[in-house]
Amino acid sequence: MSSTTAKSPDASRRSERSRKAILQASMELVGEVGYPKLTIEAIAARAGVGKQTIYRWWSSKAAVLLDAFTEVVHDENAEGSAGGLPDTGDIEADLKYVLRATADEFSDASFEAPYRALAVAAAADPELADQFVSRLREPGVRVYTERLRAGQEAGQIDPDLDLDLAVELLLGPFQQRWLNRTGPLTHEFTDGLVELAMRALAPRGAPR
Amino acid sequence: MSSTTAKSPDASRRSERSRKAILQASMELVGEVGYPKLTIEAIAARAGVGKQTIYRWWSSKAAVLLDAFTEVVHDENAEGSAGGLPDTGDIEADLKYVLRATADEFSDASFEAPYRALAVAAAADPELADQFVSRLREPGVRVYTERLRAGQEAGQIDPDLDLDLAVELLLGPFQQRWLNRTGPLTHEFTDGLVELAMRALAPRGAPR
Amino acid sequence: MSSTTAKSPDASRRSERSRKAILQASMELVGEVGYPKLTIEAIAARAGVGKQTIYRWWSSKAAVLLDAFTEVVHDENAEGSAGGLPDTGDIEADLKYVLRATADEFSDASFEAPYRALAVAAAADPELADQFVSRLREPGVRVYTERLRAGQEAGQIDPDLDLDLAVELLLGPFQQRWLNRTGPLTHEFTDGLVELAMRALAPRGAPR
Amino acid sequence: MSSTTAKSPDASRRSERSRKAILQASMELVGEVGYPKLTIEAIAARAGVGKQTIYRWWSSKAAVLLDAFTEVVHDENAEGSAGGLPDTGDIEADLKYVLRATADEFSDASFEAPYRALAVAAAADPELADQFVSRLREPGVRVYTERLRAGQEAGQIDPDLDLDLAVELLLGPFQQRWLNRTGPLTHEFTDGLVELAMRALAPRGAPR
DNA sequence: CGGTAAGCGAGACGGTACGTCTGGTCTTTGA
DNA sequence: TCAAAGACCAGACGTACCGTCTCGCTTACCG
Repeated sequence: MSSTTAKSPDASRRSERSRKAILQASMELVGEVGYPKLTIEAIAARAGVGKQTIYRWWSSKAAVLLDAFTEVVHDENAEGSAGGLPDTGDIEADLKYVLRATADEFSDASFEAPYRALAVAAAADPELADQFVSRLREPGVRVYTERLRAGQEAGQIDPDLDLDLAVELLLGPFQQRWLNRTGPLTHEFTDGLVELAMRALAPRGAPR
Repeated sequence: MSSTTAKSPDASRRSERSRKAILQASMELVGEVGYPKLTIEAIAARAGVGKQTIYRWWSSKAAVLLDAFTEVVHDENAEGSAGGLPDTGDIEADLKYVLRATADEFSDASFEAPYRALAVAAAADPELADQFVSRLREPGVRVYTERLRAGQEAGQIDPDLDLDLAVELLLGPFQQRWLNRTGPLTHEFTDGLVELAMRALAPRGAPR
Repeated sequence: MSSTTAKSPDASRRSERSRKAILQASMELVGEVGYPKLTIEAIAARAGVGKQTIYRWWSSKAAVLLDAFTEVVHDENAEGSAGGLPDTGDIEADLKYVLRATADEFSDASFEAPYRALAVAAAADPELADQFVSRLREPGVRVYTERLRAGQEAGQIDPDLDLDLAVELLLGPFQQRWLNRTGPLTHEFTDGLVELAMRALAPRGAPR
Repeated sequence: MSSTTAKSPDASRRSERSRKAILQASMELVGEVGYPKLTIEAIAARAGVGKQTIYRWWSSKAAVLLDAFTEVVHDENAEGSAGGLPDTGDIEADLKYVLRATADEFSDASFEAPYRALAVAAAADPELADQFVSRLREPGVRVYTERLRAGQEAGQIDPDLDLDLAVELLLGPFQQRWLNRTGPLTHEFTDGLVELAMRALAPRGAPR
């Protein structure tokens, strides 16, 4: 996988060994010291690599981390699952199930540290935000959009809805609570959120 | 207003002149160079103040900025408005009106730069997050909670709702879109958001 | 004893308690941390005194130390001895005796540290050098001049000699060796120095 | 010439350009502002060099200045003269000639300022004193020792003398007067000093 | 004998420099 | 011939002191 944040040199000569060492070192270090104290120098030292080798291929420590995280995510997804949301026919149950899983993932420190680091860096840096959204956030969001579309076809979701807005209604509160740490990401919370959101998403004539 | 992020020295001897100069310089500079390039040295230089005077009273540049921003917000609020949301009797209209105003505020660069800086810093630093939420976010959120409670009493909002969750449903998508820059904060967006959220908040038996 | 390095305030109101505490603290601290790391702040803290009280009465840390040292020297001299060199009639023996004693004094750390500090500061600062020479060095040198004058009258010293130069010949090598640490100040050294110098000071026709 | 005060990095990668700029800037600045007000920051700024480059290769501003001064002295010596004292056969005349020249040198401000700075720093710091004595003082002293040895062989100096002590007798008073500023370094003084010292150094049976 | 003006301990202030750390660039060297 | 190693310029970090200043408070003197 080639980096979309790369600068320009001849990628064919690139050392795969160095690339991997750098990505792995970034992930380790961000977990150990946190993003603000993560330095290019430390990454280079841990990876046994010259600083220039990092500057040659990435534009910032955020770009390194984004590549590192992307690689991990892809590896995990490749391992097995189809990636889409389950479709049992009961959309509310399906959403609850997946949002619970997402909450668990966001409570796992080894996932949380680098992901939060990237989310924060992206919030501060519009250029990085593009990358972050399109490579990490979009794929995660799309499956919700698709499940909702299936729900529309099954008559469980109002057919007139703007699905993007619908997904924002569902995930915005979740992300917000996580980013601001305004409360714990419990299953009670996610279930309640799904129930409340479904009241907005259900067809208007639906039984209540 | 005394800083809750202060360290410990004898506050009675504190120079008001210096305190104000520092807060003003912070606000100016964060607008000019952005939060990541904001330095204590530059604040001190701009304010005509020794660096130690900053370190004596604040623990980080984020703490300075938080005080600076808080002061601005309080000054503005003190200038006139009662601070609460309007209550015309039509809750959806009221919410649309205020969310439009909020969107406009968040589109104003002179407000956006320091506020985003703080939001980002708070997302990365739990200690700061406490301060940020309780001093800037809470007050803004509370007025929504209160308006919704009035709506409950007026029969426009489902009386069984958890109002905190209800406010999250309304503001989460807004904040998320702003932080991630996933889309523009237009009036169309805020109106649509209010309409959709109201479908979840309205009493179950309400006419649709 | 009033300080000749004082600035100008009304000395009659001066706190004797503070003055003594400052001088004592200086002497202690210069022994503990050395002259370059001796700070006014530390002296004030140790003495339980405001910094301004030091700045009010002294112009520099060297001036403080000079007063402190002068006071110690005077106290010791006042304790007993007449202060002059012994005169047994044998000038070479007398000089050897006194130079041995001087060597011992300069080998005593509690004397050496502050005295060297002053000598060094004086070498760098002409203004202080005046004070240092006239208050500490001159008195010590004068006794040699007088003993040599007595030797002239007794016919043991060449009557045509410039006595100031003669004393420089005797003490210069001693001071030089001490300041530069080019060798130890042993009794062998001082005895040899006296013997050699006496060859220059003796009357030309003297038996050899 | 490699610095004996260096710390430890790989000297082969050292920038000669930076090294020279630093030494030159030190010499200029010590003349302009004096040793106590000489700062590493100012040296770095004048030399167009990062501070770290100074800290990497020297342990203190005194070490920098010592290297700078050593280099100047070596350059001058390399320019021409054999470096030894003249030997006209008349040792007293030779000594007078050289001591006059030395006095003139010590009266030259551009030489005096840095040399005094080093002498003072060395007097305060034993570690630096070693360097100072062995690199600047020793070479200057040795030529006197050698000229006196020649004088011994020529029968003008007492063959039983300890030559090191003899040189101290000659130069100690000179150095002392210079360091303490107890008098001007005139030719009258140096001539008188040589004459007096020679009375001690001449063979005992010599005609007087 | 009570007011007033100094010296006092305390410590905040505007500054300068410290020595360290990291960012990003440039240069040398070994595989 | 490229990448590791790391020296380089630059400049912010947070700390230590500088010398000045302002606070209340004692503590003398003087009207």
